[in-house]
Amino acid sequence: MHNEVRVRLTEVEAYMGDGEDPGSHAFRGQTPRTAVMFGEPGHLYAYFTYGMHVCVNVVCSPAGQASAVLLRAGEVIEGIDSARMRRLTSRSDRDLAQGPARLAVALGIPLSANGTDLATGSLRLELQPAVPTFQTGPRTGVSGPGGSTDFSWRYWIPGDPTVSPYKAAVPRKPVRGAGPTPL
DNA sequence: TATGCGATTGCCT
DNA sequence: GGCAATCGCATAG
Repeated sequence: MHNEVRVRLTEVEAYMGDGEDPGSHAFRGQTPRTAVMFGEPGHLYAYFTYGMHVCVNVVCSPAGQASAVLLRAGEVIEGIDSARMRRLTSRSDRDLAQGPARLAVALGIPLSANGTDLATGSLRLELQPAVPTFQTGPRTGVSGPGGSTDFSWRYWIPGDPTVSPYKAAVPRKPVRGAGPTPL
């Protein structure tokens, strides 16, 4: 079959647990939803948000400890036709996996993939030798202290077009979480 | 049991 | 560039 889609990850975010990371789903301890985060590493943590989007994480730390890496963006390097079919709303190829929910759609990862073992399932994570250069900064969409520079756990490849523009250029302070904001 | 909000996206102006 | 859509989960009562 040729509908396999591969992406080169260009943007990720790290999330810890154990009450040390205010921005993490696992901050307040284990719940039914975050159970996977406390499980075996190398498994997928997929969750549903905003009533319509799926985001994908990879569990990192050993069982009993919660941590995950959110896959935020990537460049489609194989199966781009399949990715286009899945992402009919995307206007350009660089939008195919630009953003966590888009990435999940482009890769065809459903919410039911939560808990999947990357070592045995049809989903794979391939480690490359090295990333030449990368930048770090505050995480996106995280309010409160967790979104501040105290937790600069977003990593991306500088200048890569698949990294969302406003996220790539963050010379300013975090917009949210700086006090009561009239919305 | 009830309520508020979120690790966002896409459409509208 | 700004905002509505949409619903499961976590927290409070």
